[in-house]
Amino acid sequence: MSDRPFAILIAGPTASGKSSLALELAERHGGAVVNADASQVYSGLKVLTARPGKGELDRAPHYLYGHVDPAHAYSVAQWLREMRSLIPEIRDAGNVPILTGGTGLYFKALLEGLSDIPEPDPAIRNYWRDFAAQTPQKLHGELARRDDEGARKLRPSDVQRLVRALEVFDSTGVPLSQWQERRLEAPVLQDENLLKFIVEPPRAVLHERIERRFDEMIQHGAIEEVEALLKRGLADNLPAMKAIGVRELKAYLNGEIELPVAVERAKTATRQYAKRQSTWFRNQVGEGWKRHELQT
RNA sequence: GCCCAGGUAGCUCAGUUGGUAGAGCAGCGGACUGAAAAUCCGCGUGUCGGUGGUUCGAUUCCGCCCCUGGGCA
Repeated sequence: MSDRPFAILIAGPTASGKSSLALELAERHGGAVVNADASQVYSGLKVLTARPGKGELDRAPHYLYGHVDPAHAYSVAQWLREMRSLIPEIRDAGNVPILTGGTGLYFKALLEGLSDIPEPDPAIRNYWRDFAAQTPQKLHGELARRDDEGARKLRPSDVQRLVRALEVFDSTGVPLSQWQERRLEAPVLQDENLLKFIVEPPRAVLHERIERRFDEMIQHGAIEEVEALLKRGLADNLPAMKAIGVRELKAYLNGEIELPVAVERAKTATRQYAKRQSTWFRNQVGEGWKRHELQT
């Protein structure tokens, strides 16, 4: 047990089989599974985000799954803050943290740190979101007037990043591009003895698994899950409401499309998402990751 | 069996008055600092059903055949 790792990281596209590897390693090393997936934090999305079920929860301790209300917009900063205290906590209890998930940005922030940027003023944030909803084509000009250098790094069509840059500038008086040049926060994990795995089946296999898994989600209550979310009247632009499957099943429940169409669209969106994840893990994830071949 | 319509990219279809073809979707590649399951960018991947004929040249015109849908028997 002398080579027991400080922590284990498991990344990979959705439906790749990360969770089963995590459980296997948890049982072998005495580990606790920690969620590193942006959507799996939401309480209202158990089926649609393929959160671990009772069988899995019984095999090892799990953290940060379904602990956030869908009305709240979670963020990478919040996740990092939780990790900063949770990792020592798990280690103090004698367990190896096994961070498992598909959100590349979370792993990057964990290992490289995040700029220490103040939270934007909510009123300013709302102002720019409304502005973006009304006249998105004017965002780039507005940013260029305030932060020409920052504006040049963003495309006029990238509404989400333009809004972020504008709300930070108007809240702090400092361009986002300048905030990002200062990397004040230390990474949560840096030189520790880490085991880093990327799990990625061949694309065709992944597509089959995605197909099968979404059918199972429908059988296990995905539609009811979306119905429950809709009853709460949550805003469409909340992260939980933008999860794959929610949009599509909502359109079905509203009578806009037939169920088979909704299912097909959700599968397509999942495949496209998995491809984006693969691109990230191929090019952005940093050094020292091992490919882990799964036996199915 | 006869008549009509249609067979062009993985799918749905456009088009070429004869000079080997292009849209949408899918797919593939890429970017990524607090919404990241988000947001954004790039790329046609093709025996134009088959086979003969006419032609310098046929996916396009003509014959025959095959397949699909509809109609008549």
